[in-house]
Amino acid sequence: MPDSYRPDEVEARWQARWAERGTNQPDLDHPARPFYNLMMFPYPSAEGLHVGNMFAFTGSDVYGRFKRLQGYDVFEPIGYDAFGIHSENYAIKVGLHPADLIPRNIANFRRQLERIGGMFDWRHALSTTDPDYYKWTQWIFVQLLKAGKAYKKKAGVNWCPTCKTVLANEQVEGGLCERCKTPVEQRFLEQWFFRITEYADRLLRNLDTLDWSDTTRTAQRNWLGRSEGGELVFEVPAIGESITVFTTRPDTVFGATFMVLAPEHPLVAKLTAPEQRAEVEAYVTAAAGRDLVSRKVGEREKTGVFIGAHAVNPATGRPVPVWIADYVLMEYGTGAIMAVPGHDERDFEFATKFGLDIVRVLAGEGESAGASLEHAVVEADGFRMVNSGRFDGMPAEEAKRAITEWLAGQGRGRPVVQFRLHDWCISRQRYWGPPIPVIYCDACGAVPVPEQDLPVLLPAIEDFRPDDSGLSPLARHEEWYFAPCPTCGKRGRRETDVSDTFLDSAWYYLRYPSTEFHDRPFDPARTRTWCPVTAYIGGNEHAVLHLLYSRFLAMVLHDLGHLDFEEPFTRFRAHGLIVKDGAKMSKSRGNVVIPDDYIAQWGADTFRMYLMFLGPLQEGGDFRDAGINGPRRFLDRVWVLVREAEDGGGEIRRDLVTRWHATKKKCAEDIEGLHYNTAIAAMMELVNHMREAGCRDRQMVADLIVMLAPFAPHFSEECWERLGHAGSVFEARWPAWDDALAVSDQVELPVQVNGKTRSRVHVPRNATEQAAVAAAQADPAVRRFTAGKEVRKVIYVANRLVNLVIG
RNA sequence: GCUCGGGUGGCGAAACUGGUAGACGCAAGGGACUUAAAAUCCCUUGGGGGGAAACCCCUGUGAGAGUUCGAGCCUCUCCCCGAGCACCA
Repeated sequence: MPDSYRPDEVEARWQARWAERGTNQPDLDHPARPFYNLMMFPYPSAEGLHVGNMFAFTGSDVYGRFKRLQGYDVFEPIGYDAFGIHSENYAIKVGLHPADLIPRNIANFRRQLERIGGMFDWRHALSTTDPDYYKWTQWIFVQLLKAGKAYKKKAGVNWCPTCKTVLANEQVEGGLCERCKTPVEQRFLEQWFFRITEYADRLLRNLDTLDWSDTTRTAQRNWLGRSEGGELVFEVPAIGESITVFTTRPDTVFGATFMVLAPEHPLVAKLTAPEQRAEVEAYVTAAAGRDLVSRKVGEREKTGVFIGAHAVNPATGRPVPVWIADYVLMEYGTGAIMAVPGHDERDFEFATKFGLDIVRVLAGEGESAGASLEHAVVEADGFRMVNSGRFDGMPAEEAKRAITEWLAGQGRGRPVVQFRLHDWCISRQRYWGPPIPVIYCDACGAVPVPEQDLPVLLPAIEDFRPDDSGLSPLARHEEWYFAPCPTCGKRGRRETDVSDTFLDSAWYYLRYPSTEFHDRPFDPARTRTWCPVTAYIGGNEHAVLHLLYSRFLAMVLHDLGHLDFEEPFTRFRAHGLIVKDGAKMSKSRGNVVIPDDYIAQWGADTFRMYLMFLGPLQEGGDFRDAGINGPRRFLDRVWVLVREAEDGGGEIRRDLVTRWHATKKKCAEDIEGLHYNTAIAAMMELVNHMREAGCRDRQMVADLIVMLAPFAPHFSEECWERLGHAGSVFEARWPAWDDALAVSDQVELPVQVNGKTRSRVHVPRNATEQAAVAAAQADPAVRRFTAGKEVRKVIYVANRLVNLVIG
């Protein structure tokens, strides 16, 4: 009977055994060494998991299995991020109800996730659409509302006319809806916000303490956008008002020759002179009609209108004209700027177009105060003050503080730190999400739904399509819409908006360990045992929003006494993106590769190894199936090796012992650093050498199987059993290595002459310089180059090289 | 424009703190086995040149300069690709 490796049989057998034996179910209450291995949960699309998802999940799963082999109790849960516009739009497109569609997709996802052999604890699977889950999403909203961290305000918001909903600023990409690419418009709606800006400083500071990829931390830092500067006050004596501006360049205040307000600035109406009113109002109306976004993108031609008022520059005492222009944004700083055309590109452009004064107040080395400006000079470093009264000659960097202090002394300024971050708008005028648990009462105002009445169930309605009203479809259902006020019992109206999907995913890691508790969102003991998450792996596309919102929520829950930590993810690594033909996989591009056929043909283990062997996990790459037979051939060879090891034997040469120990060490280090491709390569090398040496040592083969187990779990289980072990290979421990045996006692030393390698000599490890150089100089190939020449210098790096410098 | 990555054989990629560039794998070519093919096994494979051969020489990590005994790696200038941000004062 031919004994060949049949992945379909092996994989089916072990998946059944894992389920039967509860192999992947750690003791959640009394783990000896808990390790929470988290991967970002997927949105269950209709197409199923594509190879990009498989790459990410396998990458995380390999790490979890490795930690388990190191003796940790690894909890590796999975779930579905199934609420949201994604699902709803798709349901509308195919004419189905999301409540019907989503369970189907989830079933398909689960089938795929089981097939790939993830070490998931299925007892704790969750979906954000489950009332037992979103009950607690609503509970979190209530906690924030009670704590004053949630508030409602009417705000100019981004409105997507196709999705018919509000988008967070973060969900607008280059003026287009990130989902459907429609140009975004501006609308004024009442929206719920979370006060994430109150935490900006803490979100920034804590970044330094986290074991995260630098790229991710940098992205968050940039998103938070901290800048130091000052608020300066410009009086408008004619009407007894003042305009406060934020600037990062107080050093240039002497060059502020005009001011610009955002068209929405509250002082515009009051400051506008009668003769300018018609023109100003026309401009304001036009700006309001244009969305927030086309103001930020597209043509950058500056527009603006003089409003007929003058303010006083607090530094020079001179009057400066006040303009409005849409390049000044109400949402950042104070919505007003002092314009310094000499030292700001935008102001320079504006001044040039409208013929406003341009004054130089900074001069570089050797530049005169009167030198004309061809363009704005925006640097400060290395520049000194000119045309700035008593500050002339002072370095600009120093003047930033000096001028702020000087103006502060007159009550006309103060140092200020600004963040780019805005409060988090969580309202969505859509159907497929958790209803925001608030009831409006004419007498009592906005009242949170009492906790014992949660969840506010999302009603099953057929007409869930959004319309242009700006109201959620739920508002059309009176039987749901009207509800008694929890405080006074009179008829009230429910909040009809649902919450942002990012709120669902901002706390899911807290729910996993506690899914069986129905009376609390997360059990305190379980949470203490398992949280914060030990290792988190996910996509860079969530490096900013999802991670930032999760961190914010953890901080709030910590401050409210619900958590004893404030950073949810101790270690985070971003995996790379798998692209196809250079483009991200997406249905619209038609380049989505579904892994099912590959798995059917090659087996899950081969496919896993292939994905992990493509390149470093953190880099991703272009998917092409060429080369998948490489890992398969490797597994076939190991299969044979295991069979032959039953007969045992073969001499273990000393060089093989070295390689054996070196491989155990290298694989452990590489896997820890997520360099899976080189870990696999090291195992391949070991196998090549064993075959070459005719070695079939049982212990060596057994060690190899354990090292292979994170990558090819079913295969390794089968081999482990064939080697005579009763239990799961995951009950084994990562094979120990001996550092002394992991290095050979002889080393090959390259010998260079004038930096060019001319020969190699073999010397004992850690040979003395004298011995190594003697060996090098005795080498005939070296002598050809050194003969008759004087060796002027000798470089010797132990176990590395000898370099002879000759004259 | 700004901020991060990245550019190494035909291809995916290795290369520790500056120390033998191309490990490992794919593909390709040659050979063994076979009636034949697949599979498997063995050999060759950055480019150029020399030698009967073991081997040897030159050259080579996007381009150019620099530091160094020595640079894929460090410094400067430039080009290209990818991602994110984008009138943020």
